[in-house]
Amino acid sequence: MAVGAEGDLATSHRIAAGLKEAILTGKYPPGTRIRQEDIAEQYGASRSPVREAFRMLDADGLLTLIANTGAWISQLSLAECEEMYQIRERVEPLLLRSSMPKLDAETMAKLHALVKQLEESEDVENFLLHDREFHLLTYVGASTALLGDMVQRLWNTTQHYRRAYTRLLAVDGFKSAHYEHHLLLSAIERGDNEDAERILYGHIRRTRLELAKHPEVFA
Amino acid sequence: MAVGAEGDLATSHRIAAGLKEAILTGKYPPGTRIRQEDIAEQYGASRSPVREAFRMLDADGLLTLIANTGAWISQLSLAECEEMYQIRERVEPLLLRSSMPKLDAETMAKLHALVKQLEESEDVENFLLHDREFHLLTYVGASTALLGDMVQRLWNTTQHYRRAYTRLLAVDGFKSAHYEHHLLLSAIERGDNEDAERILYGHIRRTRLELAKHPEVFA
DNA sequence: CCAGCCATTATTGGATCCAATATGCCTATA
DNA sequence: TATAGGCATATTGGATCCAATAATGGCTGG
Repeated sequence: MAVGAEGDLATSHRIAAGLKEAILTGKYPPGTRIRQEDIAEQYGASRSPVREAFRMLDADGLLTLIANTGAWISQLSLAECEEMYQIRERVEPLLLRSSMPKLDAETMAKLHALVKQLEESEDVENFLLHDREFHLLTYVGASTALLGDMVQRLWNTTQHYRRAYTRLLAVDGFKSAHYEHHLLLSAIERGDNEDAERILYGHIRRTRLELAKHPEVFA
Repeated sequence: MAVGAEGDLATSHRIAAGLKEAILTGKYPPGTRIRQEDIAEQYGASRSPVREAFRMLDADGLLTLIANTGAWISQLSLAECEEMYQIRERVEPLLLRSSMPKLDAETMAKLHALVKQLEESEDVENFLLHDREFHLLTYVGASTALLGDMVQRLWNTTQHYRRAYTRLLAVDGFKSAHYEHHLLLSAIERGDNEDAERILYGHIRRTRLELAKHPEVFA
C-alpha cells in the first residue's frame, strides 16, 4: 500500500532491490555496518520487511549477517575473490555453451554495439556497466535459470572489487579485454563452442591474475 | 530462552536446522506445501522466526517462496537436476584440487573406512549417507569456504533425487561407483591432481547420465 | 595509570495484532 | 450447462510492542 513509485507490490522486495542497487553501485563500501532501523526509516517501513530484505541479500552474498549483532556489507579477501573468479572460470563457459546456439540476430547486433561502446567508454563506471551488460547478454540464450542465477551472484559479490581494480588501471589498460571481447564475439558468431569456451576461460583467468597483482584493493 | 534441547541460541536457526534435516532425510517430498503457522506451532514459536527460517532455506535452495502465496519444498525438473550435476562436474574437481594436498593421515584412514562401508552397505539410506560423507570428507582440506558452501548447496538441492534414483538401482548397481571411489582415493593418495580431477569429473558425469535414464524419478 | 568489572544503552530477535492478498466456492446469467 | 463475477475464508505480509543480547563507557580497585 502507498507504494508510491514504481509499484512493485512487496515492501520487502522493494527494500531488497533498493539496497542491492545501492551496494552494487558502490554507495555502501564493503565492511559498512547497516542498521535495521535506519533502512526502515529510509524506506518508510517497519523493521520487519527490512529483516526479510536482509535475508534476501544475505542469500545473494551481498550482506553478511551475524546473529544478535548486526549486518555488514560483505567483504572479500583477495583469496576469496580469487576463489570466486576460479569458480567463474569453470562455470561461465558452461553457461555460454548452453546460451550460444540460441542467440538471435538482434542480440548479436546489441553485443556488437556493446563491444564498440566498451572501446569508446572513457570513465570507469561506464566500462563496468557495459562490460557486465555484454557478458550477461551473451548468456541470455541459456535456459538454465539456476546456473544463470549462480553466475549473476558471482558477478554481484565481486562487483566492488572489479570496480576498485578497474579504477587503478588506466583506460588503455583495457586493451586485452577489448581484444578478448572481439575474439569471443567472433567465436560465438561462428558457433564455435570450444573456442568460445576457451576464450572466455582465458578472459576470466587473466583478469583474476591481474587482480591478484593489486592486493591493495582489499581491506 | 527456554531452548530446552541442545541450546543453540536462536529460534530461527533452530527451526531452519530442523526443517533442513527433515527435508534432506526425505520427510517432506518436493512439491509439498509448508505453512508458516504449522511449523510455528510444531516448534513452539511464533511465525516471525519461521519466516526467517524460510528465507534461510530459500537461500539454500531447499524451499521455494512465492510472495503472498506460500512456501513449497523445492522441486527440480530432470533438466534442472542435470544442470546441477553439470555444475558439480566443473566445480567439485576444483574444490578437490585445493583440498587434496591438505588431507592428513587420519582423514585418509577415515576415507578408506568409508569406501569399505559403502561396499558393504545394504540399504539405500546408508549408502546415501556414507557416499555424501565420503565425498564431502575429500573436501575438508580446502580452505575455500565459499566454494565449499556452494558445493554443499548443490548436494542438498539434489539430495532427494539422488535418493529416488538410488532406490531404483539394485544394490549391485553401485559397482561402478565403488570402482570410481577406489580410483579416486588412490589418485588422492598419490597426490595426482590431474587424475583425481578427471576421475571425479567422470564419476559425477556418469551419475548424471544414469540419472537421465530414469525420468520417472521427476514429477 | 591501567585492568577488570558492572551498569547503561543501543540494537537485534521474537510475539502479537492488524492489513492485504490469493484461493475456492457459490451464485447468477447468458 | 458452462462461465464470469463476487463474496467468504485461509494464509501470508507488515507494524508495533516487548524481551534478550551485545557493545560501550564509566567506575572502582589494585
